[in-house]
Amino acid sequence: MSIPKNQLKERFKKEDYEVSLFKEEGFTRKKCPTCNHYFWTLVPDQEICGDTRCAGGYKFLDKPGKNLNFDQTIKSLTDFFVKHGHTAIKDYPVVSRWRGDMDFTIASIADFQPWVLEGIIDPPANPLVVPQMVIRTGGEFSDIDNIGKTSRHLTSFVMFGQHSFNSATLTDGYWMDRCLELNFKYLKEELGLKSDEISYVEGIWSGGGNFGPNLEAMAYGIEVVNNVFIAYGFENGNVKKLDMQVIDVGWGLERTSWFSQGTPTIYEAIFPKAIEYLQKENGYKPNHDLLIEYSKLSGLLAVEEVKDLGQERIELARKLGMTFDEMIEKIGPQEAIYAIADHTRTLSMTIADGAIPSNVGGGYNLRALLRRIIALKELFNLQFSINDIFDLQIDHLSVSYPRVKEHRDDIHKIIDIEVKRYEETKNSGRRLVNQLISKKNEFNLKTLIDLYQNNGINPLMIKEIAKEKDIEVAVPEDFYIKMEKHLAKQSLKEKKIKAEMKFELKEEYKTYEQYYDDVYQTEFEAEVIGVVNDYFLILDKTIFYPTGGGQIHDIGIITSDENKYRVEDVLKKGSAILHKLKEKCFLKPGDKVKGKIDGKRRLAIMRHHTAVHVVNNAAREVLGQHVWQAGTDKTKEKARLDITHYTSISFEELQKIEMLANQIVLENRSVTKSNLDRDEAEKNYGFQIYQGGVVPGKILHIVSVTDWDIEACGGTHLDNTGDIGIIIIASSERIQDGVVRLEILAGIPALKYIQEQDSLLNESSKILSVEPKILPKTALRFFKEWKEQKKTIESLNKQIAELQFSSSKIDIIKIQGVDSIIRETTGNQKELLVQATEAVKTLEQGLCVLISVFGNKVIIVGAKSSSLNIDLSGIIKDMSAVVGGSGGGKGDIAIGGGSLIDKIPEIFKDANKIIEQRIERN
RNA sequence: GGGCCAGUAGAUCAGUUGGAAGAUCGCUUCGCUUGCACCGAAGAGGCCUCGGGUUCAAGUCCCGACUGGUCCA
Repeated sequence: MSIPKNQLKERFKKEDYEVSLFKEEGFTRKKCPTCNHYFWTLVPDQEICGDTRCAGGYKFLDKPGKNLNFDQTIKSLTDFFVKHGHTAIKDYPVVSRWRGDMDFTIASIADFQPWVLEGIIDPPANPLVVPQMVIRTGGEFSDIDNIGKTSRHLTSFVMFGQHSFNSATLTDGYWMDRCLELNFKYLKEELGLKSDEISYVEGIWSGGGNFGPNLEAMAYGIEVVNNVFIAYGFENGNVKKLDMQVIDVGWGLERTSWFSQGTPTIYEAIFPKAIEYLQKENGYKPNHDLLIEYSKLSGLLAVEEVKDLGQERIELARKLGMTFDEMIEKIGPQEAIYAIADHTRTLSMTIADGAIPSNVGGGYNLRALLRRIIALKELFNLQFSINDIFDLQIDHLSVSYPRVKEHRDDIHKIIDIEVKRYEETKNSGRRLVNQLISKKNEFNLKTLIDLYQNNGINPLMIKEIAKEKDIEVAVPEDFYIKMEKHLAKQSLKEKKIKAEMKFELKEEYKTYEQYYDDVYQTEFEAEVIGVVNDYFLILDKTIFYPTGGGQIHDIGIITSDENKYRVEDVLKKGSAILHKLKEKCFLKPGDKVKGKIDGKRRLAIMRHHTAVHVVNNAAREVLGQHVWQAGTDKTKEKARLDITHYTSISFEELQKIEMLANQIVLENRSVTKSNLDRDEAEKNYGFQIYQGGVVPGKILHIVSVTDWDIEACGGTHLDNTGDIGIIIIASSERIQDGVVRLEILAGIPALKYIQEQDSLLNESSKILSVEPKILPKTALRFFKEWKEQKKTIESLNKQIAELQFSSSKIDIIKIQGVDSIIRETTGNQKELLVQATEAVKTLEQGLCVLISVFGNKVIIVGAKSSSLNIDLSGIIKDMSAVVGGSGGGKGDIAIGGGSLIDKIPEIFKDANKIIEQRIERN
């Protein structure tokens, strides 16, 4: 549901924005003549709102204020808001595993979506602040290509979230008055602005189907921060006030820091060391005044409206009094340095939180970032060490985000592999382009698109490679646009319709999750509290586990005095657990029932589930700390565990993981299950507990394998690892770049698997009459012998053919004066060919037709002297027809055949006639 | 999540309408030469990724799997 902003705008009037601060301080409301927005100011004769373009650009450059660097800014904001009643919570990982709809955390409010905003669980504190690092690698506002050129855009930045939650039950928060009061106070006291330097611009914020008013704080030609008040949503097309009203102030931390320092661009303000390093390595120092001028102008670039900055930047160069090429020569390297610093920081942060560059999902954006680093390095011939620049950024980030440095080795390793992979892609691209050139292919649009789409070689690379060979390749200016059009024509997308059971529970039911009390319990008694849609039974408590957390539901039976129902599915809906029955349910609320689950099945599922936890950490131990769980599936028969890893797993690694996992089984470690407050759990164990995704609820069910693995997990688990019995990792498969799927078997299925493998060995050994131990050796010997014999047969066959047809015994008949050899022989198609050609060699001029039975089929092969001008192909075709087949050939050779073996004599009978006909026709 | 491309000798790749598996480099041996991609001759080296199907016949066409690459949301 989205309604155009200008329609929403009419809903908000002056009184909706006039907070107490404005009244108390005496702000007046004005309308900006350039952008038509209303704004509030303390300066009586202020005309314009103060937004960058209305103000004619940034006015704070070279005007240092409080000079807060990156870390100082975090501290300044945190201290201020904590002093004023906020709780500072730990930031969430930038890889948003708790949300299926996005790969990265893109805003501080995302930490609380969906459960907190939907009122399902309480926020960890209220009001609160969180220094949330967010990732913006795509989207219309931050094209990766523009990073470094606009002086203010970043692919990752800290959105310092200031949030207050208001609902019927959440009453500790505040609303607009207090928010603006604090905002004004911070800008004055901590950033050192004077009252009359600040103005507030009215606006409408909308997103995700919700909307509300917002007030942007402007000073010195820049929007310092936006105060957003999410208050409304839609219901059946009508606007309604949300049950949960949220203040969403995302302080752009880097921007605040930049503002306080007045450096030419945001980049110098936040990672000066990285920039200094890159400049020093290249002996490069841009002209400061030029940079300031450039930055002021680039602040006016209409990035939000124009996707392609090309034209805009040509104009920018003109304003700087130079040509575009001159500008690139003077400032290009600096833009590249900015971008490289930005990209390395983003990569460090995301990899530290468990992301891996890949060809799908968010991983692709990371790959694009890394490739851009390398491309920029080459384009401007920059000298620096990839390792060193990453180390600098890791150190820098680790001051406020210490977890980054713990992953230093992972980051280096993953980047290293990615760089090598890119080199390989470029090399193969180079080969391909050179090949096309030597074949004199022309580089039309389709070729360019194919090369880019299939081989990752962009048109610029093609152009460069071609240039080395003195060949000009014309690349259309709007290549990417043309490509999109080309692709749009091809793909008519089919959207999958997912069949989902959709019904709303009219009443609130609450089922007690008795399955946690004793996971080995298989029988229970309960009371009916509801029946929905005839087949869905709800009890006051149950030991039937509902599908969730990758664990499949239980099955079993539920009996009352009169009836017996089979439970075929169990699902959770809110706080109710629904038993889907196979039979129509006649139970009524208040009825007492007895339930019994399939205990063996449950035990098998639990073995697999606990095994997954054990293997998960074993994989981390063997492969590295970058390994995260990326999805699981646990059934009675087997378990699937998807883990993040940058390459496929070798057999040896797999065995190591398996061995380690089984050691944990043999040690019979206890598995403890406890309910912990979310805050406490996160504080004690970190976000590691969200391996399987963030679990909703204020209270988390924490499953801990002693000294091994701790996860928030809703599943049912064994009491100790010994009960798993045995773990087998049956296979591993790289389901996509960066994700490997392990198939895990535990308990009986594992034993069955071993027995099956054993049977295979046994069977194979029997065939070769050897012990299983020497099976590989024997197989190798047989394979070698087979190859040798194949060759021997080939050469022998040739000799036989020579011998056979060099002897005088061959019957040569003359048909229409043509020497012909027609006979039955043995051999396969290839062997016959050799024989036939050898036979023809014995004739001065003639033909030979050989017939053989091979593998239940008739093979007919013909050969002729090249000087003989007859339709051999036709002869073979006709002969083949006799045995119910067909044939043909080219040159002096023809092949055919059929399946009617008993018709062979007829071929001999008809041979003369067939050949005569073909000669005549010639 | 949705596409696209590729898999043939140790390496890089050809392989026409389905009809006898090739080139270059590398390797082995011999000759010439003893110096930085030298030249000449001969030779070895292939489960054409795997499994089905169509066909008289499949590296080639169809379906499926596996492996790798790549683009876009």
